[in-house]
Amino acid sequence: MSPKITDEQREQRRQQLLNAAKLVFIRKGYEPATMKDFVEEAGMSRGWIYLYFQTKEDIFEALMEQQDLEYEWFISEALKKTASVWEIIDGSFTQLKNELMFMTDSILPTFYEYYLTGWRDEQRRMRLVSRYKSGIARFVKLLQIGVDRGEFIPSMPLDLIGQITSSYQEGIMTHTLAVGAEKANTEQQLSALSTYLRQLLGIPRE
Amino acid sequence: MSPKITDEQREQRRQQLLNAAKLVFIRKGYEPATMKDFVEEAGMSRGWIYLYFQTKEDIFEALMEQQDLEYEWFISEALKKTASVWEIIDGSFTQLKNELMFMTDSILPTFYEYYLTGWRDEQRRMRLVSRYKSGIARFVKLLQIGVDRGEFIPSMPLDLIGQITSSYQEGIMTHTLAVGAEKANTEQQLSALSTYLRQLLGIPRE
DNA sequence: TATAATAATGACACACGGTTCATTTTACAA
DNA sequence: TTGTAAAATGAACCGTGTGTCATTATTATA
Repeated sequence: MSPKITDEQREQRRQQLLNAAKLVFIRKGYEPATMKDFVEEAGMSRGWIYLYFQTKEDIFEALMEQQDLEYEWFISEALKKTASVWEIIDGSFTQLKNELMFMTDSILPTFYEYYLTGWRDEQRRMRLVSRYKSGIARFVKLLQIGVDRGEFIPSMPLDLIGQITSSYQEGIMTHTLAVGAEKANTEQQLSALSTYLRQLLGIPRE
Repeated sequence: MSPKITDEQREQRRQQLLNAAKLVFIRKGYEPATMKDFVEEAGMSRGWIYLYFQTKEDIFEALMEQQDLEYEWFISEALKKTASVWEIIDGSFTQLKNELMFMTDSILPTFYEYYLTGWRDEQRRMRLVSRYKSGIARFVKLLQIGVDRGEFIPSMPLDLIGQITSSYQEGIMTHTLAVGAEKANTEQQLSALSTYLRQLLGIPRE
């Protein structure tokens, strides 16, 4: 009698697969990626993967969960360090800009692909909606802190501002994805978004 | 010796297939749609389709071409009828709103899917870029007419305004697609976009 | 009516990914 | 060293879509 691997080892294996899958997703996108690809990237045998995940979707959801946690952590850290909420928002725009410049190395495009192709599936749609809501809510919460601190005097409901910012930003991202940062004029667009958001939040121009 | 069908008949057949394909694309989206589906929807035999189109991509491109022509025609008609350029733009927002409300009956979602999953393919990317450019150019041309007529006093280059509007609009569309018009607050978002565009174009508030 | 050209058919071969499961390997415990 | 339980393997099967091509159906012309 003897279980061969500890929980920790099992978790390591799982992580190993997720890392491999992430690489494949970045390289090929969501749809074209196959279980076979993951297994090959991880250097394991075909049947092995089913000991850890049942479907490609499971794997992708797990990856997104990780991503979310990282982002959550990033925001809370920033809030501890920074005095100004606007600085955090502006910083995240800068970070976004950098990510968009090297989009081909990012899993972001695959996220969009997953979302935009998944709305016909009831399961996926539900998860999508919940992710959308929590994403907006997180942002609105941040904005509310700014209001409480007297940084912002918003010209419309925070919810709407959150939604506007989110969709505008998403549009910029998809265009960048489609034609590249240069042709989409990504930098200037993000700058325009920043100005627009300032205005909506009632921050005076510098 | 005798050819069996005239050019006109052949064109009819082609159109018949395109109509069937459009239905399938609307119903299933781009990736899941198969040549088999088209053939079944059109009520023809498996091999038949290859007498008209080589690949699914060919078919979809042909559909987009049609769509483009229709839109081109719509704009030129509107320009003849309407005195104000802003009215045309505003009208197209209204039209967009209606389309977004019944998105499931539209081929729009499939367009997005096609775009967002196609950027890794060199061929598709090139077509995508050219479509992006011509789309923006068409809109900028319209804006220019407004400037010439003294309707607009833009606060930034028309190109940038065109890009901003386009990506913002696209963001609203993708969000609507993802979570539905109600949850995405589509109506208010489009109204905010309209206000924003007015401002960028230097049109005084009514 | 006969025939020739071509439109249309659908069976078939092929490729590929998903999934299972009998078999082999591994590592710990006795 | 040996036995054993779990981990890992990979051959094999299944389902599905693609694309081809020999065959059949159709119709204008001779």
